[in-house]
Amino acid sequence: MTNKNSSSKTGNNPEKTTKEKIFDVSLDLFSQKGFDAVSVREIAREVGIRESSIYNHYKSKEAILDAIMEYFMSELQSGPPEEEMDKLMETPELFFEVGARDFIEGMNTPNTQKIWRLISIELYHNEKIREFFKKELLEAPINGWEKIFTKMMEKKVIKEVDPKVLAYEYFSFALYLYFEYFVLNYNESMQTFMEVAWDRMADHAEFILDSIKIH
Amino acid sequence: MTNKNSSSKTGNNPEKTTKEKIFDVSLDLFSQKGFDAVSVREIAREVGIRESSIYNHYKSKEAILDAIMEYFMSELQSGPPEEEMDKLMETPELFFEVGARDFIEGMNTPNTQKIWRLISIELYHNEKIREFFKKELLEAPINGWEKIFTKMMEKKVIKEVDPKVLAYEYFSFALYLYFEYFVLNYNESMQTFMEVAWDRMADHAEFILDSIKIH
DNA sequence: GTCTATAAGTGGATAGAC
DNA sequence: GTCTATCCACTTATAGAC
Repeated sequence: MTNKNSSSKTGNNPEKTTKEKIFDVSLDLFSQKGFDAVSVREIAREVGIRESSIYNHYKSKEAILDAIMEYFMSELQSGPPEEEMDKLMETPELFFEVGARDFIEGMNTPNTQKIWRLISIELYHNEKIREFFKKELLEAPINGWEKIFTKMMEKKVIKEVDPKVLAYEYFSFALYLYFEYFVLNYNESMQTFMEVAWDRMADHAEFILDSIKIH
Repeated sequence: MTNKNSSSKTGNNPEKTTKEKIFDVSLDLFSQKGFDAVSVREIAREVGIRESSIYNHYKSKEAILDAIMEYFMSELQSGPPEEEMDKLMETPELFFEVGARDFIEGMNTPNTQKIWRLISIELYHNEKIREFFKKELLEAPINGWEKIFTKMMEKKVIKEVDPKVLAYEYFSFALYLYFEYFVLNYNESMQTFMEVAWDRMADHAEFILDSIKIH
């Protein structure tokens, strides 16, 4: 399954095809104003062609959104491999750092940043996107962290608390940062999500760690 | 400043004026689908009048939204008075309980629930609503909690940590719950926000408390 | 692969009769 | 205060010439 939009990932390809241009321009506009608020006219104008030409590359406006979401899902990285995880768990400090880095870097390429913003807008009207968000970006990480904390307790590197509660304590803050950046402050600052989130996540991890580490 | 929509607060007034009907129907539809996705035609149909009659009561569609937001702001409760706060601070457990109750109950009347949902949708397109949210519903509570935690530290009822970090640790979870309920799960469960949030906030408060109380 | 022209529908809003 | 009738801008999408 080769993705014809893969070159748009870099964003600095000087010879983009029209289809790639449509993809990039649409992502740009959708992530700013939401899917409904962008017209095919507007996309065409920005690309430099007529509306009707759009339909030579995508069969409908919705198909552009589908292509964007497909691209996003194919880019979603999974975390580090099992064996490495087991070693990391011995020292929770390191583990938090790796976890935070994974979380933040997954949101840090220009295109994925835009798609994160787009997702947060479409959560309200688009059931497919909402279900995807809930399953892949909320439940999966929460369950993952619950398992991690359970193992840490078995290894006696952290105190015994409810691992589910602990998973929410840790991960809900990340969701809050996501919300604050992509919804409330999007485009207001030139800083990337990475620069903003790193220090805050570090403070948060330190707080959690102080409360669960075995002294 | 008498609010002509105040009777709509109860929702069980059998003799609603047309203006009140328009207000209630609009709030219903806006909170489900967002402002842009609802047409004046649709509001009129639901109310049982023609489109043009709407303009006899509100000068534009936007004016209905303004009326809703005005109503919401007038309903926003401030917390308990200063003197009571000072006493409560002596026992952090109680304080968290009161804080959580205030937060949850402020979101628990039928109309305010709908407006909370509406706000979360309009955050993306409506700058006025976004600024209101950031200032009144994010920064103000965070600053409030920072002051509270600072005082608690002065009274030596909790450990010394960065009060700003602690304020975010406590309050960001509430924001996360808000997001989960009003954005991700709205209308999927018959439970009210109160029923859902109460236990989760209790677990959260207990976790925070365990980590900052002086043993 | 892009264009012009156009279909067929929906949007917010107004004029004026009753 | 509600109605009918209408305006006009804008929407997605298609047909067919080049």
